Amino acid sequence: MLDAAVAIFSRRGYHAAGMDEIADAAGISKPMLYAYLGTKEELFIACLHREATRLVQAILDAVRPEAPPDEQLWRGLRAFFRFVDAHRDGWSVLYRQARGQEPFAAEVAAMRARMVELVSGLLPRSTPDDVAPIAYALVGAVEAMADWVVDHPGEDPGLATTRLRKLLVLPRGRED
Amino acid sequence: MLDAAVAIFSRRGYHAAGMDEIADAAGISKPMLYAYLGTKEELFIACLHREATRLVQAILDAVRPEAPPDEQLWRGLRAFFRFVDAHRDGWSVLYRQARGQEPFAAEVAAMRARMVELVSGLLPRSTPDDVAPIAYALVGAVEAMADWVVDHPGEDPGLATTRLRKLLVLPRGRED
Amino acid sequence: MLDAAVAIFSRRGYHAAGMDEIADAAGISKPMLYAYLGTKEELFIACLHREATRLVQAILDAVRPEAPPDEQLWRGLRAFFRFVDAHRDGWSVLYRQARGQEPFAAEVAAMRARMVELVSGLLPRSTPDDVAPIAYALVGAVEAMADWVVDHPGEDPGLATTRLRKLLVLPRGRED
Amino acid sequence: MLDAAVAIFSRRGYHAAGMDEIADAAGISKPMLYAYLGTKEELFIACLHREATRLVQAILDAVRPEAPPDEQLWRGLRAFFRFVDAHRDGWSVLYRQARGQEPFAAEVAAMRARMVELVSGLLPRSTPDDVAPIAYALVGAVEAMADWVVDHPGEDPGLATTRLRKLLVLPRGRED
DNA sequence: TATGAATGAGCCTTCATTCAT
DNA sequence: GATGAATGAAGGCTCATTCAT
Repeated sequence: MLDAAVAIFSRRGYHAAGMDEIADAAGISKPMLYAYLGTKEELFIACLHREATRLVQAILDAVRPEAPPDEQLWRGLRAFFRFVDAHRDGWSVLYRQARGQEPFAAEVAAMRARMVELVSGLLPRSTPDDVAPIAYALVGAVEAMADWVVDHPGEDPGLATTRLRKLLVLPRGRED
Repeated sequence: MLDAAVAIFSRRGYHAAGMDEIADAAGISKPMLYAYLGTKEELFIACLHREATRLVQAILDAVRPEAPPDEQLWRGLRAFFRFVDAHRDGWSVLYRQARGQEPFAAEVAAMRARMVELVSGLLPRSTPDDVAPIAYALVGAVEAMADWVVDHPGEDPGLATTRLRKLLVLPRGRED
Repeated sequence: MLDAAVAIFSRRGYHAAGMDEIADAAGISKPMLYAYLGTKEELFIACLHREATRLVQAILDAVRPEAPPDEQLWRGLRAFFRFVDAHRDGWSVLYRQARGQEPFAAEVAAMRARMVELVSGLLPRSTPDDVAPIAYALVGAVEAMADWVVDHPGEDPGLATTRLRKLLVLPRGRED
Repeated sequence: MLDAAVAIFSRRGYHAAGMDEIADAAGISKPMLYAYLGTKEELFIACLHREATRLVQAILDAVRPEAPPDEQLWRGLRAFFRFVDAHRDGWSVLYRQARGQEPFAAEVAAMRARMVELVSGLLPRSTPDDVAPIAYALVGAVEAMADWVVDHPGEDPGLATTRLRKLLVLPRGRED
């Protein structure tokens, strides 16, 4: 049921999507949509929330806390790209949407904060005061790569990790 | 006239912004708005277009084609962040908005393509077939850093470049 | 079961009251409500009917047909005000509601007709052709006084009768 | 434009009346209705307000402050019934409607308060502490008579005054 | 030419009402 | 026999868009 909503939202955008459309796609009637998931805004947030949770969970499942930090990082990224590759609609598009729309920025920011925090812990500690913005930029690179994955279906999502590895200094240049 | 539109769009978001509002802010009447800039969608695209053009131009002006590639890159980035810092409304917010909204993705993609192309020419040529996605990810990191700049006014935008330098392998790892 | 309906209707008004709400308050499920009392409109009419019947009955019980007409009248009024005082929800509010709403005006009119008829028989017979409208106005005064009683709980409802006696010529001016 | 609204509201009741219907009847389009008169609730209140103001004005115009109190009263009543007779839709029905509907009770109460006050000043001062409820009941009788007038078109509205005179002790039984 | 005034079209939301269990 | 779950239908409201002045 959320699946249908995610599909429609991702295909048409938040505002262009109509509740009629979503209800139809979900195979239920509009009043049910409202009964189960509340207002359109709440529905969108629910979508966002589910996708974000799943994504974060997929990453957490992949990261081995006992491994060395950089391996954790690459494992996490691999999981990330794999997930995005498997949830085109779900993640990337919702994410792209929610980023700008005011009522949803908060939700996205929260999720990104979780990821930045996760990443921050894995970055070399050479420059403590810079960690936040640097991690932020790293997440940006990762997201862009995710967009690339989404826009190039059929390609092995594992490549994304390899390519990032080429771009980023972290794995080789550890200085901590 | 576009200035007013940009200001309103960035403050309220594409859908929340009303043509009344924009016409008022521009000091003209709605029919004129339509006469000069067409539909709301076209108006937004016009805004996007102008901001994108200005940004790219600012970068091109800063890059010295005769300088070594990596210096070109860092000069371009400095210009980029300086521009974004000076055009908060114009760039970041419009950009954040347009990214997801279907009718505008094309325009954003076009601009990003220009930047990717620009960057691609400056990246080390070690892996020709990977250049596009890697440049794409780099642009993503840059955009994220731009967001960070926009969200932290008062900070020196020059820091953004320094920080990116710390993140990216490019300056040191040149292998071409 | 009607009690719940009356309570809800009086508290929230006919349209604001939902069948869900009423069913909940009655401790049964909506389909039962429909099975027993039919449509919402019919339900409201049923409420109206019961309250009207009870009120008229209370009056009839109080009036002693063998007493002189004006004593009958005052006894009836006393009973009326006492009843209204004891059935705030039931009478006044339903009545106030039903008066304007088109589908219910008939029911209210019917009840009022019964009261007018009752009163007509007790009025001095000086002007036979005028009896109906005069009785009608008298009933109006009585109803207004009833509203006053309802809006001033805690006051002795007996006062209402005294006050009406001051307003109306009837007890003194009998000419039949 | 308010005329159309009054007509529709009186014919169909507040809730049954649709804005489409009213706009059609007014010969304009719905957005204009909203532009000029705001929300449906506000529209209804505007109707109420206008009718109430007109009615009170008609009464004030008829009352001669220099005349003796009881003559003032009868003059006011005559004007009242004449007005109601000429504004069937406008007054009686709106009044009947607004009385019960919660958001409008205030408006009606305000108008009635004005009338009660007006009447109170004209009642014999024999029982000062009772004046309010008694005046209230008197207004009720007057309103009922107004209903009768509305429900019997073609009859001379002057009769209403005569009949009230028969009912009420005031004109003859003055004791102040 | 520039605008005040007007509208068609559509969206979100809510209930009274009824099946299938 | 009783209900949880489902819906058709409609209503208020807004906004991009355009005539008539």
